[in-house]
Amino acid sequence: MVTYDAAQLDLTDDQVDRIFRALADATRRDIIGRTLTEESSISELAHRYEMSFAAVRKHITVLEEAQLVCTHRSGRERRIRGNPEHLQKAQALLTTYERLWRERIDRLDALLAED
Amino acid sequence: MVTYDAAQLDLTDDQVDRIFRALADATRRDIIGRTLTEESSISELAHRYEMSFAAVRKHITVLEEAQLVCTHRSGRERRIRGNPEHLQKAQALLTTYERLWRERIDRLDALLAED
DNA sequence: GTCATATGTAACCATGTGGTTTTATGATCA
DNA sequence: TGATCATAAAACCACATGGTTACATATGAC
Repeated sequence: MVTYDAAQLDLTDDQVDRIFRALADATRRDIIGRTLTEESSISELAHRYEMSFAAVRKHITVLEEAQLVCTHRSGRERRIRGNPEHLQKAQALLTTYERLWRERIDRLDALLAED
Repeated sequence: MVTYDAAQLDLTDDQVDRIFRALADATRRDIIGRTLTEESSISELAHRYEMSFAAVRKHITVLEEAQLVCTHRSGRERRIRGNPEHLQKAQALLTTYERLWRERIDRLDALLAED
């Protein structure tokens, strides 16, 4: 595929899939928001949500694979931190659509101007 | 949930889930791109992809439910058209994260300035 | 060393997803 | 009217997802 999307951003379709997939869950979006403003451990995060540690761990794995968060172990903890770069790539993708849309408007305007 | 997200955009978590979920598939992103620049029928779209009409129809249903495209019947066809408004909402959500991130930077800067 | 805490990981389960094929319905055109 | 084309909708399938519980392993505190 790679027609309207990732071309400009050196992201494969697969990577783009993973990014949007990861964003498609409220808990994961919340984790992104929190770790973007403040680094956090898994269990700190797990306390905030009504689900098991294991469930939160899985969400973090999904976010890691989408590169929307970075993690590193520090002692017995794993610290999680939001990764703004990859978020900006997602944003840039949506901007691509906006550009397409504007081009369409411009073409319609041009057509109208001809008459 | 609705903490870091939808609050500003009168979208429920569920709606946001649907939007990002719908964006998490290359075929669907391609359909958005095409129908944003040019209205199209389902079978016109189906010719472009190596999958059945039924599969494409399902993708369009997903996009409709996320309100990323609008559809209307015209004779025996169903015309599909990209919906830029909802795409912009998705974009606005990502902008929210950027704002959070910038606030964090500002806070860190402030801390450094204190010392 | 012992114990508590944080994490990792596996097995399991219900449900959702992305595809298929098949069959039915509806609209257009000759 | 009949043939054809666009769509709709259902049944089915393999696999992914989002959760669980249970158990193993690491690390820090004492």
